[in-house]
Amino acid sequence: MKVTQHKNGVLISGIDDFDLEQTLDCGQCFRFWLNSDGDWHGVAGDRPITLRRLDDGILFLNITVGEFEEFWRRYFDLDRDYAAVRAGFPDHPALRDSTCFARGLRILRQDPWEALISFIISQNNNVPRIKGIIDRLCRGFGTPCGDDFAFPPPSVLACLSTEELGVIRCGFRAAYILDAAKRVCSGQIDLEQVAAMPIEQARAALQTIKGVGPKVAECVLLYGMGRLEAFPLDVWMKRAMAELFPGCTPESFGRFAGIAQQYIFHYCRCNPSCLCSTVQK
DNA sequence: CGCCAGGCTTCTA
DNA sequence: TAGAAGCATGGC
Repeated sequence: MKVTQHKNGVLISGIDDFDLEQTLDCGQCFRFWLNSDGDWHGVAGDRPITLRRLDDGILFLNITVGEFEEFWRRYFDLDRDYAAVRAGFPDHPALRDSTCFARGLRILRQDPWEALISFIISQNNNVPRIKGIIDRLCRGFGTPCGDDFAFPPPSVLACLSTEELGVIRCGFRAAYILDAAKRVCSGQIDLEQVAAMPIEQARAALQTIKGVGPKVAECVLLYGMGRLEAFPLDVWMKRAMAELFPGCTPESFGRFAGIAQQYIFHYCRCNPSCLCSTVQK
């Protein structure tokens, strides 16, 4: 991969397996939107970014090479060889189909706190509404950064009442968000510490937060803590495992099972006909 | 309008 | 201790 200063940003070229739509619209993050001009714009933590697909690579608009190196290289997991990850997967027809379809997908390294709140909000919810709620959360309680708003820190949310938080219209999840904020703010839960725990211990620690069960905990580990062995099992993945991977377990996919999970999830969401229609939770 | 949403908590047998 | 109901809200 080559990183060069471009006249209006930073251009990365010679990178395989990096598709903006597949990466930013595959259900792992909720703060990126496709502009009418084809650019992707979003915020990670308190850093806004606009991304553009060019013939010779991906352009990160209006940032310096320093900012790219300091933050965005890691955020987009650009030092990982995804072809090598795929080569390490077990040979399975449905997994081949999934990786072939979603080859340009990368797992973002999001902020643990942002991932925690985002996936608490995601429960029993749909993606457009999740994005709307998170947008209102940031506009209402985050500090401005350029034309955007930062994700509000635990200290800010911990002070709110459920009534005050109600303006984001997150429904019954308000109490869960406040519980998470209070426990992180007080230091009762240290997310950096959780990220470093053995995975079973990390799962248990996250699930002490109200509104965090097995699925949300797994999402926080995978998308917010860089734990690529984490394997979220939502209704889609449960169906995919039952119908496409009978007899397989998350462990069947190896140490990068979480990446396999994301290929499969995105493939099934975009091609629902690959699963039979019987929905069971 | 009715069904459902990247689930979880609480209630019930 | 498993299984189902209830949960706020709004996208489709």
